[in-house]
Amino acid sequence: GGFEVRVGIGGQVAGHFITEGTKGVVLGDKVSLAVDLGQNARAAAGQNVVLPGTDHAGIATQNVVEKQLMTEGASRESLGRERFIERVWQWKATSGDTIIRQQKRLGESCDWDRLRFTMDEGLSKAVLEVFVRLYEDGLIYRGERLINWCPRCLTALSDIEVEHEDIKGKLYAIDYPLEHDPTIRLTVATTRPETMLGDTAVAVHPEDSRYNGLIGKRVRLPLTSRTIPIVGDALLVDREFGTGAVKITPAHDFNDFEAGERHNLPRISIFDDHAHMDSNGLTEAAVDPEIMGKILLRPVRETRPIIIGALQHAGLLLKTEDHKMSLGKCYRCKTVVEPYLSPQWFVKIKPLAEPAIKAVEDGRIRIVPEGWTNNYLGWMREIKDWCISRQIWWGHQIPAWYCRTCNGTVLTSTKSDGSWIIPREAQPVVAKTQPPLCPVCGGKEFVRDPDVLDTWFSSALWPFSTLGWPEQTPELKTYYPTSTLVTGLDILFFWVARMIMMGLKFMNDVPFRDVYIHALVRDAEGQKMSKSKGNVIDPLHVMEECGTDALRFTLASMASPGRDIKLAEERIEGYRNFANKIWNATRFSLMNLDGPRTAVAPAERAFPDRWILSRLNHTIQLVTSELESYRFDRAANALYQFIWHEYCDWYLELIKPVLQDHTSPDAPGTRQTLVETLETTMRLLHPFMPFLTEEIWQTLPHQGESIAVQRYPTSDSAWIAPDMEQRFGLLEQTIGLVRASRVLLNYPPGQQITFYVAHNEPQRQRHLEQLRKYLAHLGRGAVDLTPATTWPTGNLLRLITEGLSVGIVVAGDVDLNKALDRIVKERSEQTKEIQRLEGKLGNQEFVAKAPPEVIADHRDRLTSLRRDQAMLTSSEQQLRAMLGE
RNA sequence: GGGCGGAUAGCUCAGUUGGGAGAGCGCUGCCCUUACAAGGCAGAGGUCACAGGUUCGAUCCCUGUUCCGCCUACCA
Repeated sequence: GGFEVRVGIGGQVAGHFITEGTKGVVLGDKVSLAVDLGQNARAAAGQNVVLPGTDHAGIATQNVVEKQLMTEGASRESLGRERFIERVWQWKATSGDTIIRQQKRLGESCDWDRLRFTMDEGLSKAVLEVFVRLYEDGLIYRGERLINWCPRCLTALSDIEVEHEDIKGKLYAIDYPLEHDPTIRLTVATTRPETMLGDTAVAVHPEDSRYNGLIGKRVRLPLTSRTIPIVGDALLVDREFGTGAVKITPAHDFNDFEAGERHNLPRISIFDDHAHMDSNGLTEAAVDPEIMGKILLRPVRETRPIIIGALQHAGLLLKTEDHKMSLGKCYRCKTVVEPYLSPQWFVKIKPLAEPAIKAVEDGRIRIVPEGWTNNYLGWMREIKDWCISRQIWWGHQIPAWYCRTCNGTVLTSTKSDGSWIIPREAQPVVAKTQPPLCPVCGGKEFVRDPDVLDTWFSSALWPFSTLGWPEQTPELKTYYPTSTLVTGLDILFFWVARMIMMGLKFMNDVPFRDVYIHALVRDAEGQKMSKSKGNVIDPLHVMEECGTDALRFTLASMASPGRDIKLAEERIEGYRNFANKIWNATRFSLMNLDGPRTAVAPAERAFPDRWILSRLNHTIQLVTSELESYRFDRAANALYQFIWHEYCDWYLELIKPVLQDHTSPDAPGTRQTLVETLETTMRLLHPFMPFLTEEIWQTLPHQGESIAVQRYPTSDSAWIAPDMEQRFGLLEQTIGLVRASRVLLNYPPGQQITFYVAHNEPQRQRHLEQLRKYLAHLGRGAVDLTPATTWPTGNLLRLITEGLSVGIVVAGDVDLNKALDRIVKERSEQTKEIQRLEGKLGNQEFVAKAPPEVIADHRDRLTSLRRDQAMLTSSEQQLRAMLGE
């Protein structure tokens, strides 16, 4: 029933925060839960939450430790796995880690022992369970595929770990002579000529009449003694591009790898894991000895000019041209990434993706804003098997063992540190713990797979692993599935999609109902802010300058869907001023709370009270509905508008006379309204400005310990008063004209004046009479409400709008030209509008086809404008007379 | 190359069933009026990117163009 659990990362869940132990704070009937993926969550209440999740920050820490070891003349291998990981923990807990730095700055500590426990025991349990079950279902396999490989870190990289950089490259056209007739040459185009040594075929389009006669024939591969076949491949070859012929290098290009599988081509890997020219590979490729001697063991990048030179020498390099392309680089060391053939672990993803696609299609999971749904579906439908192994040491080691007896011929041990090289042929035994005996041969000696899992693998289990799964805990029962996941688009696929897949697979239910994709905060150049790029605006700094609440409110107010946030300092300052305004309004209220307060029925209260209650009720409805549709920007703006421009600008001004007059019969009711509306507004604002509202709420008369656990305000129909809002509109209009007149006549705001007010409509005229004391107070003067016909004709400035006339006595010798200019300008604008409306209403087609209510509205406006203009004209004539014109 | 989004006031951006163009900051003028100068009041400022189309009527719907951003694939 009434539980709502909101989960977010980075502590950025609007208005909701966390405390330790309870895994959530009860907000009325809602439960909020915010957890940081990297154990970096800071509760808004100043507490830390440590839940078992995957420690992405640990990867960066690991890199630091590796560098340290290098300077000490050591390496992770010389240290050994256990001592290396121990050292990473030490580093995290003492100095280098960003988490600990922040926490030290905030004067807090982190429970590292508990963190270690959850990392080692809590999460590992779930990871092992999932890995083994997926393996038993045939959904995890060990295979040889191309992966993005960093030749410096010597590890596989996921898509998110590769950074792309646009470069100007070259496109080389190379001639491959036909085997049966070397005078005929097939020209292929490539951006990576050095990989041609590993070609195992050339592809042409099967329907390309230029070449399709050659399919099945063979070409001589230049610089080698091999011949390779010509195949027809409609997927790989674009007839329009280049020469229409493509070389296929299955071991060094992703597309070529797939083409190679389609045509059963051999894969020749010509470089090693350091991206150096490999002797085995070059031998297998049958490279000419002369070339071999020049390139053996050299880095790939250095071999390109050598190969180009050799091809040129042989007269086979047809041409080179400039070509735009982009280069993948390792996110850690910025080394150019190579597609590299190596044994890795994969998750067969299609069977997991299909239910996850269906869950979104049939609405069990809703993506907000829904524009991203197609992105999700498109990505999921074209998903490729997921490489989950990483050749690093920080993380969950893959639970696979190799029997030394069975794999004796293929396992090799490197001498220095005793670690093992495990080729693709090796047969693993997958189990949660090392098996006592080999199921095949009964052998007792095993080598464990040295790879660890991609951090996203354990992250994918987050919705249930954090709740104690695979045990059937009460927490799991209560909190799975959650209601809403709040996250950024950048990890929709890496994290969200995988949580959905794993949730459906292991819990038989979606992990959450709504996925709210929030805007990304970008810097001034529109770049994504990220820790690794270092272009992050330090939130702690901004918080010191403008306050935490101002920052939070800014982010909420800018969170328009489908648009990224370019964080501007000025905007935050604007909301700092807003926070200041609220403080001052509170100060005013507290100064005026002395004296009795009586809670009479809203309808019995004074006009300002009834009006502000009605507006507050309206704001509650608006904010609530906007929050429910995830429009945090609109909700924030509604609050800003209400608090500043209705509550402060008008309500507090309206009630000053009553509060200052201790004999006023309205005072007890107004004091009650004042505190009631402020308290309610604070609760309404609390999700957006938690600190300030808590502080203020504590100083107001209240019940309960904290504003955080009070009910969120709900609409109260007794507060609704449309007639009071209508009267307020009249008051606002009148005061507006009075103030404008003051400026035109250069009357200082404090100077008492006499002004006349009249309205064409009798009902409005009666309202004016009821508003008399408020008009006098806000207009700062004596009000005369006699009909306009009885007003003095001389020495009076009259302004008119919508049937309302305001006249101000012109005293002494003031310059009336400013006033005249204003009236003339206003009249000309009115004339333009009248002409526009007359034109439309004179248009037969408009009258015939437009909806009746639009026509009626136009007619009303025209009538009103004509009436105003008549009065304005008379006012202008009077003014000219006074000027002696 | 494909996909998606954006182009509205000097700046940052709202504007959801097509009918009078908005906010915040900045700017101008006047005010230290006992909650607030991080403030109050008044005001200036826009051919809603460009060109067509649909419609009685387009910032809004459709098509095309230009520029910008993001995602994705890197076509050899």
